Amino acid sequence: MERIRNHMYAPERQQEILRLAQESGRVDVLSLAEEFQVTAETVRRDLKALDRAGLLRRVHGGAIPAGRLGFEPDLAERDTVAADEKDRIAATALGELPVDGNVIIDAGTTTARLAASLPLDSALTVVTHALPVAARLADHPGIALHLVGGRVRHRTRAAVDAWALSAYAEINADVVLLATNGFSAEGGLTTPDLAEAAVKRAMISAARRVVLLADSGKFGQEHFARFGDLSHVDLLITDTGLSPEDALAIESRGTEVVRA
Amino acid sequence: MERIRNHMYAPERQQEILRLAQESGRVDVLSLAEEFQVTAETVRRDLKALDRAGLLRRVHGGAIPAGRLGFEPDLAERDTVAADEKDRIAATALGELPVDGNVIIDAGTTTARLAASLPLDSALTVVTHALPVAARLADHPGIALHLVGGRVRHRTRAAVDAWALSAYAEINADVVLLATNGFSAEGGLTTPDLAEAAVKRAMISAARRVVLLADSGKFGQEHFARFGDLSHVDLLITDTGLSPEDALAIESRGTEVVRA
DNA sequence: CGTCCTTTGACCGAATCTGTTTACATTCCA
DNA sequence: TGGAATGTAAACAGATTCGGTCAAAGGACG
Repeated sequence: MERIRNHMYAPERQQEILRLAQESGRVDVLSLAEEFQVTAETVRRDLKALDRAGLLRRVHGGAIPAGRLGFEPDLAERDTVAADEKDRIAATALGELPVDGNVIIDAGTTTARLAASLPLDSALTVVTHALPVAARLADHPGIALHLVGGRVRHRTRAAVDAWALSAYAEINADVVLLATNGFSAEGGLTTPDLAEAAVKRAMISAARRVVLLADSGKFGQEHFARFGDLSHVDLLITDTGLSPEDALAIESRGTEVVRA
Repeated sequence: MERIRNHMYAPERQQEILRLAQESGRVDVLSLAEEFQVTAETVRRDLKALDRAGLLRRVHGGAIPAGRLGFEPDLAERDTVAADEKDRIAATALGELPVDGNVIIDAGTTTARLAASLPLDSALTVVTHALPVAARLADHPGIALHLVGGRVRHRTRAAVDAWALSAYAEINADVVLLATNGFSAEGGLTTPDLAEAAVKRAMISAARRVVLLADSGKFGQEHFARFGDLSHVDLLITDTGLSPEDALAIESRGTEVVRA
């Protein structure tokens, strides 16, 4: 880690604290004071300001990122699984976006990363039912964001059910960036939740081109709810963990495969 | 002061300051004054101009290139205005929530703070079109969150337009926690944006009881779009900055007033 | 040449930031 | 139960910085 400067402006320090918090899931007052060479009081003031701005949540001894509280290790944990692969997949998927069109973005850690890394000069219309994706794009100046409503599932922070289904039924998008929990040639595309599966089906129907983002760890997995087949997918972006043979097998069925 | 060989005009100097800031990520007043052989006051004027133009973000002691700070200045900044009053208003509003019913929560810094301070043992059904509110409630274990979709306005991070209107038209809630940019006996309830005003009207229609959360700084203000009258409001929660006379005048028209 | 106007410097009270101190709440252990 | 240990909150102090006003300097222009 880079050694700290002898002096940082308060907003810089707060920004860095926020980054650390989101990265590690938790920060504590004393470590931050040591890290930035300021007193604990100053750190507390920073945390208070960030808390007031709604970006962090203050807890005894430190703070945790707003959104996730202690009782949901899922999201924080999953976000570190195959992180490199997901970053490469997200970067590759950026190239599949139209320069000036409509994109539907599914819920998922990979798609959330992609949303966060959209270049500032992008000019897209984005539709999503995923809160983490929406939160990252809401202040992106070039993007027209349309939020799909519905009942919000705690686990994935994505909207499902009637409102979501009817919203997707109303639109036609150039491309959908889809995520899945499992995929295979025989098992198709599967996810643990029926309601989410229904939304994914609606997304597929609403887009002319279907791009699936899935790291190789998902290959061969089958979950409870099936929402489609690989034949519905125009392009699969995965990582090199998928063997060339498996990739070929998939491509022989008409789905283009990119191993990032 | 003796003439310096390379005298610069103000626009040139500002251009150079901007370049330096973008190059090194930060500039400070004193160094710039030294660098350009002018007084710190002049540098401050330059930074002020650049800040107003949106090219730089002014901080205590210097400036940072715009965009380098991830979080929206709007949100962080506005949130410090009348922060104490808003905290008290939010705390008071907590007492107005049903123990086990349906609540609509409007967009706004006060309502966002209320959402963040909902006790963990709450068991409510919450409907909102505000991303900041949704983000705070998405992982609250006791709350069933329903997201209202629509086009997302950058400034407020709230959904508006057709999807939002039709969603609110479908529901009946026990109470709506409403926010506003301006309120007065004659001017009614006003906000700068027509689309947001339409959503607010829909929210009012969808709830049996209307609770307005507004700090006293909003009193007497009138903005472009009017979305209702104080007569639509069952309860106004504000702070002690509202004079008792004004409070009485409002109460005489049938709206209960609480000055937190 | 005089006048207007912009830019800059200088001054001073107000505001901000940070550190220090003190008081207080909570947890944990003897 | 008492009392460290830890973390928090509030009040104060010192230093720095900010913002507004006023006046001087230097061009632009009739």
